[in-house]
Amino acid sequence: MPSLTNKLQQIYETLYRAFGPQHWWPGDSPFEVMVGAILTQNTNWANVEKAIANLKGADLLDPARLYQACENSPPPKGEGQGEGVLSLIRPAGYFNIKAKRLRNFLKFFIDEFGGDVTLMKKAPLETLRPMLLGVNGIGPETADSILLYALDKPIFVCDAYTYRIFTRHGIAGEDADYHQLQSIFMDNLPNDPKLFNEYHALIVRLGKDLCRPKPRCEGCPLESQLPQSNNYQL
DNA sequence: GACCAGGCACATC
DNA sequence: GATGTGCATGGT
Repeated sequence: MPSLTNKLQQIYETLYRAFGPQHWWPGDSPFEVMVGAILTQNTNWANVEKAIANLKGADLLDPARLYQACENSPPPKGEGQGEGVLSLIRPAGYFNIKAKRLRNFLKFFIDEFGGDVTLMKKAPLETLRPMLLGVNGIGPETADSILLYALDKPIFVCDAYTYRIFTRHGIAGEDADYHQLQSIFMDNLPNDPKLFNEYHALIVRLGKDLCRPKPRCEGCPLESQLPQSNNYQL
């Protein structure tokens, strides 16, 4: 019986062989990653890309300018072609709540670190994570996405795909919460941000392509690694 | 038209 | 403490 470490590594290798490097996070700068992490909450990434493109087009992908824009939001409702943040991030859905969350994060980022990624990066993970979780609108997944993908900190990001795939493989219990799920990876894998980065990206790739909630999963590269008891209704 | 997508906060029981 | 609900667009 392979150890949990071996099992996790086997799954990683299988996914890496099947899909190759994912080159995550798909963003041009750490700040863009941070913004994307908030905008992608419960939202398809393709829609987030449109919102980010809008922000870029308005030259707002900058902490101070974006914060100002959030403060000056909202534009009048209705037909107005407002360039307010609300209109710009509209394609990402939940635009009212996300504008508030962006604003909360940006206030924190500017107050604590002057909007300086390099400065934020210098703070230890153990300090940063609780700080981020203290921002209204930043939960565990968003915090960890920022820590790993924008700041290169060694923390494993879990999401709905991670839960779905690893419970169905019998590796996580159905009742596992975020922290328990995360511990499976962090306690059994080398503490390497590069590995955590690629592993999570591969999980999302598998989830998007093959591990939908309802349709039967066809051609999943992990098929041979599923437990016998699993009926494979991924 | 229904379902889903890289969550989170808040109200209610 | 657990569960339910609102937030909202766009692709399949």
